[in-house]
Amino acid sequence: MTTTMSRFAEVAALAGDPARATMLHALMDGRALTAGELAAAAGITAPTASGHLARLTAAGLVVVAKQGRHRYHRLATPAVAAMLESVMQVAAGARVPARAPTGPKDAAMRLARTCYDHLAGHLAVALADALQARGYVELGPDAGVVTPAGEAFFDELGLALDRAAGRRTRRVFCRPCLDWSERRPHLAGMLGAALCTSSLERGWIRRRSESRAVLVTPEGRRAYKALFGVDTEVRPVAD
Amino acid sequence: MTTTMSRFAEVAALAGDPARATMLHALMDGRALTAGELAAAAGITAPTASGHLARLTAAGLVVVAKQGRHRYHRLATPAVAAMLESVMQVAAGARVPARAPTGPKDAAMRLARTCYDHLAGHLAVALADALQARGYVELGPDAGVVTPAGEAFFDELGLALDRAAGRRTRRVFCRPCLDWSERRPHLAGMLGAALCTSSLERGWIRRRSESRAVLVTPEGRRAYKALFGVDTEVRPVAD
DNA sequence: TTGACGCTTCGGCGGTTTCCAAAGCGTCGC
DNA sequence: GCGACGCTTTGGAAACCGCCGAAGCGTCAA
Repeated sequence: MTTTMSRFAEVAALAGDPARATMLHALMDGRALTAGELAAAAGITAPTASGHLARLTAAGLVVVAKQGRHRYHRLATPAVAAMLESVMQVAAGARVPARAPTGPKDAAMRLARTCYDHLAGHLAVALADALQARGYVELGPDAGVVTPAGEAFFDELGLALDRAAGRRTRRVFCRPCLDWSERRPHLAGMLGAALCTSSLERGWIRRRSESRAVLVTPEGRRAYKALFGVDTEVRPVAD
Repeated sequence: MTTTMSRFAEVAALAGDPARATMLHALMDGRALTAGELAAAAGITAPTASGHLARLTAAGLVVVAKQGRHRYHRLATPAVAAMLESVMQVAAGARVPARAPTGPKDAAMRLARTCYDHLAGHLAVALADALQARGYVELGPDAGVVTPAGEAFFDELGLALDRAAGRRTRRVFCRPCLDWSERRPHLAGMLGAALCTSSLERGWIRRRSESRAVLVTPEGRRAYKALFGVDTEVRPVAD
């Protein structure tokens, strides 16, 4: 118990430093970044970043792969990403909104971004709404399911949903994930990851360098409209 | 964005202090505790605890209700409990086990305890297994569903599962929650909360003071055996 | 009213942590 | 080999934070 508690505090404290928090946040799109990139992202010098990364890897939050003279860091497990997500949840919700807490330049972030292995932002919320409205998925407060109609739809779409699920059930693939910018649920879990992966593979969205924001391509615009009835025109943010 | 990040770091740092972590942990059974009780739990003096609690409430992680000369503190929202849970998940999994990380006196904790609003520990994992084996629920890696047979079963059991779900669906009520002592999923979400509440109301389990561990009563032993086929004999831990 | 109790505020001590500059090591390109 | 580059280690300074004792403020009981 004492051991569990001290580990708990250690992990939380690790995430509690502004510089480390920024680095972890930068890693939340699931990519592996070099120490230099992370230092730049956090606005600190290389030695400082190195120390932080050493502690993060020692604690098992981050894993590192050395490649030539670069060291690529990424989040150790999806559980770490889920933890960061849940902290962000509390951070977004627990306080008075004060005023619009959104910077001017993350409009693209709010439109569409990646969240570890799935999509987030306005696009993701709209997709979740559309899939629910068409009866392909059902989302509850804690969990979500793919309906038989949805299974057929995703099969036809060519999403690889079958493997790696639990032994017995083949219908439990999705998880709601409260979007911190939209404050409404989008799709995470295996379905969310599959949607994100296939969207990238088909060129519907493209990663922007240096940011978690993603760009919806013209083909993507057409596909989302045709397949899901989701409009991704760049309309000025309405608030 | 900067604002979001600093909030993130603030929340995580708040949870990252050993004393505060212990207090939050003590609040994770969902009850409201006085400042004195929390001070004792964390092993610190009253003034120190008071300062910590002031910061936790200011940040919106904890809410306080004054009642006479006592001040009852509890977690502000289920999201806070979910966050603590996810940190514990990472803390339990990210590191080398070293050796048996369990103290001698939390054998009762490992057998059965509350986790905010649902059950955890060996009992909870066994219940989840039994409900899955009987086809009443299906648990995936990210989500769970109640089957039609399960709906009938829980109806007959008299569990109030119907209200407060999403508008459209009535079948998404449960969420798997990795048990940090058993390392296997137990039931959380609305179904888990209903099971816990009703177990308490029917006298199947009883809260132990000063601990999150719960005691399985003789009636509870019989009921769990008869209804779920779950054996809760106090067998010595086998590892 | 008096005293006990629960909790908070104030002031100051001690320990930890973060940070950068400088130097050390390995890798890549010429 | 030489220099450039990416990253890590070291050392030391500054800032932060948690902790407690003493004192102050409400509440409850006699």
